[in-house]
Amino acid sequence: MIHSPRGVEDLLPQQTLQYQWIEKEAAFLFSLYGYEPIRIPTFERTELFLRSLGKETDAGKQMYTFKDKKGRSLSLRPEATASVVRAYLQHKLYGHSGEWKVYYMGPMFRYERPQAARLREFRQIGVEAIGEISPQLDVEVIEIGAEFFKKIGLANFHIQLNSIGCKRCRPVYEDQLKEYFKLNLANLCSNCRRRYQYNILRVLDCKKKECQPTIKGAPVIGDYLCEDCQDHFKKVRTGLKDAHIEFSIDPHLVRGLDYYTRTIFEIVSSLLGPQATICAGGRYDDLVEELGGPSIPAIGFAIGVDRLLVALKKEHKELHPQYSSVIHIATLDQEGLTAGYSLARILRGQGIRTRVNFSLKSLSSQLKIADKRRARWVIIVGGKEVEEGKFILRDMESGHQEKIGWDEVKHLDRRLKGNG
RNA sequence: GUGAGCGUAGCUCAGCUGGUUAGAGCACUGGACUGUGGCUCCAGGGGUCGGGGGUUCAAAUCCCCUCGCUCACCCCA
Repeated sequence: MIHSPRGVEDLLPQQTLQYQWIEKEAAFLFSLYGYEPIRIPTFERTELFLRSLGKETDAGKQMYTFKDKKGRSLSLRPEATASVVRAYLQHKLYGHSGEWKVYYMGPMFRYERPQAARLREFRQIGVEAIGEISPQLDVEVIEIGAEFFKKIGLANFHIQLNSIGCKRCRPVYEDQLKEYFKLNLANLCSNCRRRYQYNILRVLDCKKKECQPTIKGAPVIGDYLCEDCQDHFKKVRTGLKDAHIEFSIDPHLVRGLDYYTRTIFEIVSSLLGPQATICAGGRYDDLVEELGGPSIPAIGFAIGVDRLLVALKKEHKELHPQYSSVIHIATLDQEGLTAGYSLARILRGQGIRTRVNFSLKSLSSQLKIADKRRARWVIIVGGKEVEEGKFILRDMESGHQEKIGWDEVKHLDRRLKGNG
């Protein structure tokens, strides 16, 4: 037997219905804020991701990269932001006035060792807003995230916020950090000593106990933000307060990718353990320019749908109601099957979910099947009923049954309304 | 990339100090009920014990390799 590749899974009908439900809610909510749907390619030139993610990270190593027949290097998308920006530039959308707001949903790919709530193919839903610097937009984006989780019914989530400055003030802070940690290098774990070399900010994010005292004493980014960044951050905070959105400032919240600036935020579920982040986002005011476009600010976030569903299950949330056919047609012989199928057509024409039993098994077992599939009604059709032109309609809840003719079948939707 | 635990029926698992035909519960199929579900009872089907190699008179059980799953580290978009 051929098994699916590692870290890649099938979403069986019950699960797929859950994803569809989440996607539908997201699309509706995002549209209320003026975001429009976009679909971007599943793979891109590898260079696009390498340039956007930053060379210092080992993100490149965690991509599914392959050569096409002409020898070009392509990669399955590990995230969507780079593609959205690329599309924005490719279609020269900056020529239009006003910001460009889009949302996307779909699978992403990362070559990592799978573990709890982390797969090689996983699904994200995200928004990107390109072309506006106003802090009020930051508020809007964060608000959308919070509203979404609320709407989905997630009880246990928390917003963490920070500003990591811009290309003018962040280097100053990083220098200060380097100087500080240089003196305390011996007190850091081996990992942090490594991180010290290639991504100093991530040291702040370390969870090891041994590092905590040193991290606590480290300079805080807030003290080094330039005037513009400080002002921006302040407006975001007051905007969130005005909107009654709860959040906490985490001065140690950082990003592994190079392209983030100023506002960054995460939404975490405390029930998830090591993979607690269900939404991550922030500003990326320099990325458009870095990818070869004009200097245009932007912001966005991505939600990890698989993780969200895990969190919902941990909260014992009742997920999307299970689909089942409303009417099950039990057919007792060949005449019954032929007639039963015609009945099904009429019912489906009325928008009633109908399933016909093809197997001609005993009525007893067909009822059993109908019961298992949670059909509310069963129509029983055999040669006798065909001859008579009347069929048995059985209510599976009460056990009550009656005979109905073709005319009644044609209007069955009215009878079942609010009853099935 | 590193480390740990686990692979026995469709599912959850027992059996594992080597010893006849490898078990249970649930699920499935059929019957009691010859054309009426859920409950009950009865019967039945279903397993290369993940795969390969080794030790042995004898391996699900012990050893090695391999594949897979799970979790943690790493990384985190």
